[in-house]
Amino acid sequence: MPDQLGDWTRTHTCGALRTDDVDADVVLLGWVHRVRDLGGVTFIDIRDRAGVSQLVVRDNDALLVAAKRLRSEFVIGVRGVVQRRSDDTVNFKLATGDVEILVREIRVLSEAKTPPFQIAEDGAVSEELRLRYRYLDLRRPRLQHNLGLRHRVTMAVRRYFDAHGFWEIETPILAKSTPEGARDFLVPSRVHPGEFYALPQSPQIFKQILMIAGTDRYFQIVRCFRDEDQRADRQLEFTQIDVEMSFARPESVYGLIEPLMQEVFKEIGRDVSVPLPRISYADAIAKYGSDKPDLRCGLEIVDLSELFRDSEFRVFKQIVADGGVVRGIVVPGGNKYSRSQLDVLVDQAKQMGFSGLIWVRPGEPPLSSVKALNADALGTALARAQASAEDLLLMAAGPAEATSKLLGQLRLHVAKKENLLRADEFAFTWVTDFPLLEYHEDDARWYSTHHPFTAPLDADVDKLESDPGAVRAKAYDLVLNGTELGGGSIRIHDSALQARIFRRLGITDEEAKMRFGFFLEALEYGTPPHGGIALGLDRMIALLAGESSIREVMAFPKTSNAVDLMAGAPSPVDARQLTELHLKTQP
RNA sequence: GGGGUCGUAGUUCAGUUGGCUAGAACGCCGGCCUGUCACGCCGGAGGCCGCGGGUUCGAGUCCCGUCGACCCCGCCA
Repeated sequence: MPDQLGDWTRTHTCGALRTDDVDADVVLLGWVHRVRDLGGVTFIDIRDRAGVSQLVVRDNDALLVAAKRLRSEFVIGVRGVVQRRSDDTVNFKLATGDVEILVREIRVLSEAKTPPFQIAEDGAVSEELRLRYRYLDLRRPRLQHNLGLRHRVTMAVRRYFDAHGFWEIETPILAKSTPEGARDFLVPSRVHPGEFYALPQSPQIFKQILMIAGTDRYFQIVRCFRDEDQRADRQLEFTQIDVEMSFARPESVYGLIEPLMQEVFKEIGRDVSVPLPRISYADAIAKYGSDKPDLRCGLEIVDLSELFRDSEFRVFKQIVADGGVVRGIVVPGGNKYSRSQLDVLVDQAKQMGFSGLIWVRPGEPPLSSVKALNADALGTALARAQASAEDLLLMAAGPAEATSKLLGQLRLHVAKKENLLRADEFAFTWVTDFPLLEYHEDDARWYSTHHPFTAPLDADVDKLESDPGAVRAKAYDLVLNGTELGGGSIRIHDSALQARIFRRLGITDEEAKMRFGFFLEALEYGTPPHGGIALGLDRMIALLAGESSIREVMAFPKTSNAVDLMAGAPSPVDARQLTELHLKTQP
């Protein structure tokens, strides 16, 4: 039978006491962190969210007996007197280490089973077990820190938008399914047999309607749902900082978000210098082989096609003649790689999808397999790539975008291997001018790169019908260390242009009316030009916390198999519930 | 849907070419100890080697299947 709290009120948290509090009568409430029983004296570390304090039990047989009962993770209350520690017993590792509490009374408020893993240490524990006992894992320093950081960042974001005239407005969780984009989570309607709500993939249409509604500046820290396979940086449900503003140009959004990043990074004591760099999508692909380039390392991709247009090396020559490219990256100091290391690298490249990877070490005769690459050609290539004698040149050939993307993967592989990506460095960039549309071979139609409400660049509108692939969008991503932190665009505010885009996407007028009719109608009632952005809060916190998975910054994440190991979701439901919802499951 | 890594005391791991009566550390339980703070010392308990088949005189170890966690590709307007 546990003791009751009675009339005790917590006077201090377990992280609060300092030398100023010496001689104070205090009541601390918290978890037993560790017990050190020395026989005639027992030390108990008591822990709460705020920290750890040392309790001393001595010169009191009844209390020493009571202390013997204590086990890790019991919840206790103690009343006692704060005393200064002698100089030789101060603990510099604790914020409260100058003092300790001489215990007068202990109350065991709650006993605890021996936990399946140690709470007092951040030691390695399988993630499966951590997720099953999430409430225990959340007690540990790592997640306590991450949740605290997340709270502080969230508050900083709210302060920032409030100060800039943005209203936080909630949008429906029970929304309408829009077949474009990610798979929807559906919620059956009890009242309307056979009909479904969808959980929002993002509040995109709602926030645009808020602009039409004259709200002018909106933000929301909002849960979004996408029924797709999980990754380290993707969960079924995740949180966006969703932003929309009227009368916005891309510059307005950059000018709003850059100082926000400064505010946010202040929370971990880091300066962000603005304006942030910008790179066009086309340049990002060409130079880094990615639309989310990691700019913490150079390793730029260089184009060597022209060198091989007339070379004697038939393979490259042919590829260039057919409109392909020869491109490469220089690995600084890579000349030190042994032959077997290079073989491994070539192997790994092939696993990435390279049909071939040619390496050139300065000062070395051409490989037998590429004998046709004479020393002259190699020298020119090395010079063009600005490779020094210590470096290594890696070359591949093929279609432009595919070759760059492969080299982009290889670039990251090499950068990790060479330790060029410092975890404490933060390299932001805007990626701009995304293509508005992309062609999908499998069903032979155009899809929106971003979403169908994205405005094309004014200069490219005329190409919508004649050369859709060349139309660039007023769309931008914010990229940090190779992670897409967020993306946004200026939206179409003209219903005629919006209809034209739908037509381009192969969506008939009837379909458009069925799916987005309310929105198209809204556009016709006086729509301000508007645009915005959505930032992935989980990814941002993970980067701030130095975590490689967003699960480490979410209180209750799901496994990569979409299961909540603690709560046991998803789970079967009563037949009655199904009947009520007019649902039948397949056997 | 595909590829990969992993699965052995409560936990983290070790366990040669198949020979195991399955080990270590931490944790847990008991004892001793009046200044510890990852307390120390002594003693003890604790294992369906994920699960199911197979090969073998013999399987933690080899093979097949299956389940689970994680990473990647596809997917994520």
